[in-house]
Amino acid sequence: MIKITLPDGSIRTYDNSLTAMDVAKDISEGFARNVISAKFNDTTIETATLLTTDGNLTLYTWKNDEGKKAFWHSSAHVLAQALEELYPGIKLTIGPAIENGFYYDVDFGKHTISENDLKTIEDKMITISREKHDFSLREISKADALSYYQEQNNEYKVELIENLEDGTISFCDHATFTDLCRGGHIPNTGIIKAVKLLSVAGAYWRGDETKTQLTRIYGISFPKQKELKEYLELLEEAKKRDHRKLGKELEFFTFSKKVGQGLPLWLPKGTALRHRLEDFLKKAQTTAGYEMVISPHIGQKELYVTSGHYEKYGEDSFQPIKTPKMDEEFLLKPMNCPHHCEIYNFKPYSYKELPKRFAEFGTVYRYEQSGELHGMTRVRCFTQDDAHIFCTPDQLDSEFEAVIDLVEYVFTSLGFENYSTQVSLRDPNNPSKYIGSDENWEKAENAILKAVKRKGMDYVVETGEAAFYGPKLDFMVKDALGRSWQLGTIQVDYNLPERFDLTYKGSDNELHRPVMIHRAPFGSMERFIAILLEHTGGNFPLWLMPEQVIILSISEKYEKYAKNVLNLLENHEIRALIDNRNETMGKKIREAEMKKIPYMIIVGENEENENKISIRQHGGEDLGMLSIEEFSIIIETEVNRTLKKFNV
RNA sequence: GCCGAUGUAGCUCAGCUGGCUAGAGCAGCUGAUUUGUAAUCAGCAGGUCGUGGGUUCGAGUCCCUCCAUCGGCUCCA
Repeated sequence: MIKITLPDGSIRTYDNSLTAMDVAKDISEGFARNVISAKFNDTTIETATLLTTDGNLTLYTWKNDEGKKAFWHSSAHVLAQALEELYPGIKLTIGPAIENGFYYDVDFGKHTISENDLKTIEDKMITISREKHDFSLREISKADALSYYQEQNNEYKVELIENLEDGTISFCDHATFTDLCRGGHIPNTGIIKAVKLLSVAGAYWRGDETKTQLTRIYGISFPKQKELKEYLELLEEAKKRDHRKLGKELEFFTFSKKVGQGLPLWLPKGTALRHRLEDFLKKAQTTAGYEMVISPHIGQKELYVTSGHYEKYGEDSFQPIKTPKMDEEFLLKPMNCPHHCEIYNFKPYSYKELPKRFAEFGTVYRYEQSGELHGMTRVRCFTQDDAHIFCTPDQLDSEFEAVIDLVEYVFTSLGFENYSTQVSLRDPNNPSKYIGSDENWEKAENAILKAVKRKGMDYVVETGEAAFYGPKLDFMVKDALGRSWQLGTIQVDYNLPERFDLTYKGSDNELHRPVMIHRAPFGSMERFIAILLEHTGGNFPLWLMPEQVIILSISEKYEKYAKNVLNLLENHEIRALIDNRNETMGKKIREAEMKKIPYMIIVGENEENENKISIRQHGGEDLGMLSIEEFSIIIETEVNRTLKKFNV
């Protein structure tokens, strides 16, 4: 007799052992048809796994994340089988499910796979799926598993198995295909009705640049053809929000081969938007007690030797600038912190004067590898909304929390609600990546963990993601295609104050070392605006729009009245422009719509006679005829709705 | 940097297996039209087909180099 407890707390008892699928059928035949995966006592199992003891059983369908995972993981097996059949002699490595779909990394040997081959592979996968092969998991001894793959000369699987413990190893079979696998499959291949292989890419074995580069094939699959179609349409929609496309269309920024790759050129409209964002932050920072500073774009090599940047990144950076004077070398600044440390060093401080908060929209230059450049989200020249807070150890906690408040204010003002926070700690196994003593690192890491806990924040911890001088709290936002980007960052640093010998006089009349907080709520203007573009699709909050209103005159006869309206709007601090071209109203509206201007004002005979304006909102809504005063209240209300004041 | 793909007018794209002076729409210019809520009409102009080499009687089309871009990997101060 065994007792199975279901997630709703209900208990079912059975006389004999039975499979997860049997339990599903016992609940309802209809439900069982949709069950594709299961978990028993927190272990993922197959639906065909025999349950022999009492325990908690959760059954999953396609609608659950766990179900999708099993579905895509199983699809990866089908992909592998298709590849083996089409390209005999290849070596399979790993093929997991990912957030959207799955991939398989394969050593194709002498074969070269390109995107043109994907269709053939897809067709093969569909054939295999239609044959409805059952997935069946079996345990295998380490020795047998090793000899199986040694016979195939598959050093990758051998390496994987060598790192597994005997007794925990299993193979999964379906049709004639066998793969090393820890389990978590759907019942059979027939459930996979729709497959799309999305791309082929290079990927290093075990993510290590020094190891063999394998070919990775990405794909996605669905239980219904319709769902695949919808997914592909979603991808198309997302591409329309790509900041590279919108940035070009809205004339925000561009790149030039002549200027150099990764070096953005800001066009007038993009610059206007950026300045507005900068002013927004400056205002909040003034409230929060920051002082603006300015530092040069280059610094002597010695400066970066002191900071440790030269040692860690000098080789891979833009190479030093030489001067006529021998032995003199300058570097383009990769960060603002060394300069700000020297600003702090300008004069001695009493503990009573701390914290000092130095802020600068500081442009930095980093020689990113060419293959990593990506629109405005990854460039070689960018401007950080940087600031460094120098405080006493006692002030660290409250200063850190104040910065969290500022970052949250920035994010909510711009409509980012779905950001995630990540605590980035150092990798203890790779100490050469970092500078500073263990003791300082521990202090800094604890300070961050304490702050996020006290703030009750939802966060994940990532080891090995810290900056070389200190741990970070990062604010991550996804782009249109679901790729995660780090925007805001707050970092605690005990190391640079030591390297620059920063001090303050304490109440005990002794010199003490301040603690430093690095922070950038936007992260960088380039990346922030790129992600903002993708989130809003170019429809920014009204307060941020470079052009809020466009006045469309019915014909050239109303030019004078249009200019009148423009002047009145300017008196209300509304940013407007006039379209007085000899074009039809339909065309003017179409173009204003494509430029995503929030409000269109139409002026013609009726408006001039009544001294009013007709308003059309972006998207098509007609607000009718209003007076300028009535309209300006609408604008003001909308601006105030999204742009709140920052309160300390 | 590595793997794969792409590169034709300011923009979006045609140009089949190599074969006459490389096409279209939009944008631009000129003219007509003076217009009421997502493209008025006509004409004109605009390209050493990313770069440099090669194969060929002949290259936008085939091959190689380099550059840039895209999807990943690695990296990310």
